[in-house]
Amino acid sequence: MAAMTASEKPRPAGTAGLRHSLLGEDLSFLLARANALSLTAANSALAEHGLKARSFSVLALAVYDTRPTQRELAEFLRLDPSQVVALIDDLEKRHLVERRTDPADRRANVLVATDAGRALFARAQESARAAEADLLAGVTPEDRQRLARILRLLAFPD
Amino acid sequence: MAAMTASEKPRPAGTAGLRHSLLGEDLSFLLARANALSLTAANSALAEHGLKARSFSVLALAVYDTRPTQRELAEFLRLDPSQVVALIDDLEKRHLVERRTDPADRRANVLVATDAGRALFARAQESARAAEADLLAGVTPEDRQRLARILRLLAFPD
DNA sequence: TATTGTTATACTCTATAACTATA
DNA sequence: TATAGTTATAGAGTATAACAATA
Repeated sequence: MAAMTASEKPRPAGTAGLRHSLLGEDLSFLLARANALSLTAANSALAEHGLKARSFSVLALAVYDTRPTQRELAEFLRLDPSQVVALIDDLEKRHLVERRTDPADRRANVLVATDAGRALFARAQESARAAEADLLAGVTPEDRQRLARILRLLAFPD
Repeated sequence: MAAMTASEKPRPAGTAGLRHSLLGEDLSFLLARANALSLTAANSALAEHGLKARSFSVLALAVYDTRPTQRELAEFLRLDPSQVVALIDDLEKRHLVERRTDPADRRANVLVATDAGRALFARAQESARAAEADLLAGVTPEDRQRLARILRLLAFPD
């Protein structure tokens, strides 16, 4: 450890100082960092079920009764349609979901969950909920509701 | 368009139905979708300055006076130290930042912005602000403050 | 002609391990 | 012995264009 001379201004140690920098006030950055932490926690919680946030989301939409087409999944999850193919391929190989051709438009595949898919989803959802609860430990119930409401405005701006 | 028989339940068209599914209520998903939109908007706004959200963040922290080490940058931005190397390499080649070896610890590099870096940052920040304002168009000033406060709890949970 | 799903491909991003110089 | 930065590399994620089947 070198001695500090008068000409060397002391540097604030650690990342605590950065938190009060320009970026620490920036909404986009806070959003990105909060999301990164949330995603990491979710992926690690879902790993024991052989899922990630992506495949969990697809499974969730299959379990729900709207029977989305792959195109709708892609738009909703903000993925390219070609990525949805790979995600569904994996889930279908594991017999968690099935592709059914939409009788109203035979070009389109409608996604439905199998019983095994519903069962796995129920278990995975518990893990995801626990991880989310952990992430939200420092946030009051009122603030959680506020956060959800405001994020919905950002996520669906129409 | 095939005629619909009685046995075929009508499928809600479009993604509007998905919004009220299990996922549409999920905070992690809303966070991910809001962040995806924010990131896309930021990257496209910063492109004219030759920056992306990542390099803009690094530049912002260099401009700010805390003179962070690369290690601190990596931790704060949740990047691997090896990724920070590449980001700084690019900015340094463009003479926007400089690496200075920390006199207190000659292993560490401290990042400082050049005058050109500060000038570019000021311009880029304007573009970023405009993009963020656009994203937040539907959110009241009170809700923006609430959002920032709550996101800070999630982003820095200590 | 336009759209859905698919395939192929390239590009970026991310994660890991090893190396060097300093501590 | 441990840490900061660097390099190399492989894996995951992303974006784009072209194709077959259907509208």
